Amino acid sequence: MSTISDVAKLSGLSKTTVSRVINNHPYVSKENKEQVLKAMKELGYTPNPAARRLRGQLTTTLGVIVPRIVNPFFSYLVNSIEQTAYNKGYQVLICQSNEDKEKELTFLNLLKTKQVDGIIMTAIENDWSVIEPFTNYGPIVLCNEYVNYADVPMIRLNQSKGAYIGVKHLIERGHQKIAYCTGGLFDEQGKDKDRNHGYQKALQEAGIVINPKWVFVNQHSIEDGKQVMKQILEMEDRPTAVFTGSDEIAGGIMIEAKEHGLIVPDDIAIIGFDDQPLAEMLDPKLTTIRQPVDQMGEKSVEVIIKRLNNPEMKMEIYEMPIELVVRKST
Amino acid sequence: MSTISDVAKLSGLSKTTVSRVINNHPYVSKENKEQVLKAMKELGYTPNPAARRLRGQLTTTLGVIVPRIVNPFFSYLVNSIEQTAYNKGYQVLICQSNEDKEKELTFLNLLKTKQVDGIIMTAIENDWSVIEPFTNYGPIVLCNEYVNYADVPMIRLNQSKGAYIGVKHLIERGHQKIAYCTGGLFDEQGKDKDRNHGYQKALQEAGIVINPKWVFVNQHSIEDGKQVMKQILEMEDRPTAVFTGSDEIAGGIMIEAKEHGLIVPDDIAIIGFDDQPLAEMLDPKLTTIRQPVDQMGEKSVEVIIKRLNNPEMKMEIYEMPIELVVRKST
DNA sequence: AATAAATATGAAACTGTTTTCATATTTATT
DNA sequence: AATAAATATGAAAACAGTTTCATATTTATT
Repeated sequence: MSTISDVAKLSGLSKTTVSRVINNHPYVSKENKEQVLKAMKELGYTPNPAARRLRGQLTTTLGVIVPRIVNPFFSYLVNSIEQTAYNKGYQVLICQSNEDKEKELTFLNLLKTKQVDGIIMTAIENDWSVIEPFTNYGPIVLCNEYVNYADVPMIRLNQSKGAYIGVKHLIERGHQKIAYCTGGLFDEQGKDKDRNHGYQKALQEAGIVINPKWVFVNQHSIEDGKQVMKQILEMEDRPTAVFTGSDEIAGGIMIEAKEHGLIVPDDIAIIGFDDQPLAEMLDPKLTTIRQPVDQMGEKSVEVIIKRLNNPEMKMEIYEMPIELVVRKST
Repeated sequence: MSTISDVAKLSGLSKTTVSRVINNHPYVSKENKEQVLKAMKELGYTPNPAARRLRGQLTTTLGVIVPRIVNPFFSYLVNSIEQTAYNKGYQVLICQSNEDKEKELTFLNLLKTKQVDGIIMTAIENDWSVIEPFTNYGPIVLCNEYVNYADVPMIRLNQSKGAYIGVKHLIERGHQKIAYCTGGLFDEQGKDKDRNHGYQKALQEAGIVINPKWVFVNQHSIEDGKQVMKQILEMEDRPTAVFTGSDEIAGGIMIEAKEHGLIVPDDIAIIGFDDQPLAEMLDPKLTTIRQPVDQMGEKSVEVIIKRLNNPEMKMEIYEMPIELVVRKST
């Protein structure tokens, strides 16, 4: 590996001048600049990032915390984040928090030791009070998750609206008995809380009273969806429609329903959340709430880089558009 | 952020001794070691990785090159790699090569500039001759992809066998007209070449002649699968079964077939590759070739770390088990 | 008791950059 | 023509560690 000194020697100039060329500083004559560029090319020179970091701080690396990368919603988010970051000259380090507080903390520590310039959190395991101190070491932005009193930029959706338009759609289709599957617990704060609120609001407006038996909490996977359907099948008074927190749960419900001879949407209407590719592959195709995942990833990177160059800029909330995609399952 | 000098000052010892404690070198007295440890804790000191790297130390970061993270096969692979790496104290940097030779090269450069200790490549865009020089800067292991003459560890499957058992299964079910969808071109080298070989071998053994019209090359996505089915529907002499290179293509084919009123597997049998969760969600559930993705990721990390500690150890080939999972689509 | 080996410690050099400071040269302004 | 400002350049310091080398002290061996 050649160093800046080699380039300096070959071009007959000082390290300082070479550094100026590398960093596009003014006050380097045309001829010398060309000399340096030529020498760099000849040696196949690349600046050593470790040395630059040691001096300047920037690592051009962003950390992304996701719960699980195999969840398509998050793999699409990481995809978008990685692409945007690459175009802006950043690398992406991933961490799957995996519902593990320790692991989340280990990862946040990378910020402290300047291994990453900033961190995009798409999930939060620890209390905000334990995360908050890390903001002293570099920007943290929240994407998809949010915390009311956190003083950091947040890229989010109007989750409440998402649930609202979904449930309203079911009501407009004539349903009165509407079940509900959510990720978190029913009265938590954050994203799930908002969705719950939207669900309640839509029902309330239509004068429908919630049947607590039809509310399923802490549901995530396809398998969870299947279990939910099994429970529904055993009920005397069954819901005629179900609003879910992800396309996967919806898929699980649909599969199990079909397994038992139910017709979707006639016997039971199903609505998903996310609009993953899966939604189009189910039979019947899934009505769902589209989350603009690409936009969210892109915005998160933009915001974090902006904060990197502008550390005084603090909290800002970016709300992305959310919409209903009507297909055949409702 | 406190530095090693601060720790030295506080403990009344030299930077050297502190460094020795950090790196667990011998020849530090018990008492002094304790002093240093105490001072480190008191200051909340963490060594600056940039400085360590500059001195030619390990970065405890592994790079992973995938074509696209949103492809479930690769997101599962990354999942397994990340988990294993974390347990061994490594971080994971991801790069989506995205069929972009430039991008792959940019990423390989991280090895040259010691931003990653080693790189796991799950896809190869450039010719091996351009990748090979990078092996001088740190270990590269090939996972899932492979190159015959490359002198690096490879974690692979017997792809030929995979295709062979799949096609043979179709023949045993009574099919003679078997179409074939592959990722690469038909006569390339690497993974696809092997599968092609398995396909040919199975047919040959059964005395079946390949109809070139039924061979579809360069197929990857769900959408591709749909297009393939459209082409098949227009044929006078249609295949009765199709072997595909991924569950997604299989899914696309199945969806399109059902759209046009065909019954799977009666009118057309379909077999996938990978055994992704999707395979169980399709209706009918998809017969497919299972790739042990978790094992592959785990092994890749193990091997690369072993190479890191043992640089002289060169090529080694690890072949993982592959098996047929019979469901309802055949 | 004399010598060799093992243990313990720190000063200084080194890693490859960027930044500061000093200084020389050129151009613009009065 | 004299002075100020802009342009151009390099030597040396700084970043935060690790490694080399020198040296002092203990312990083991003859």
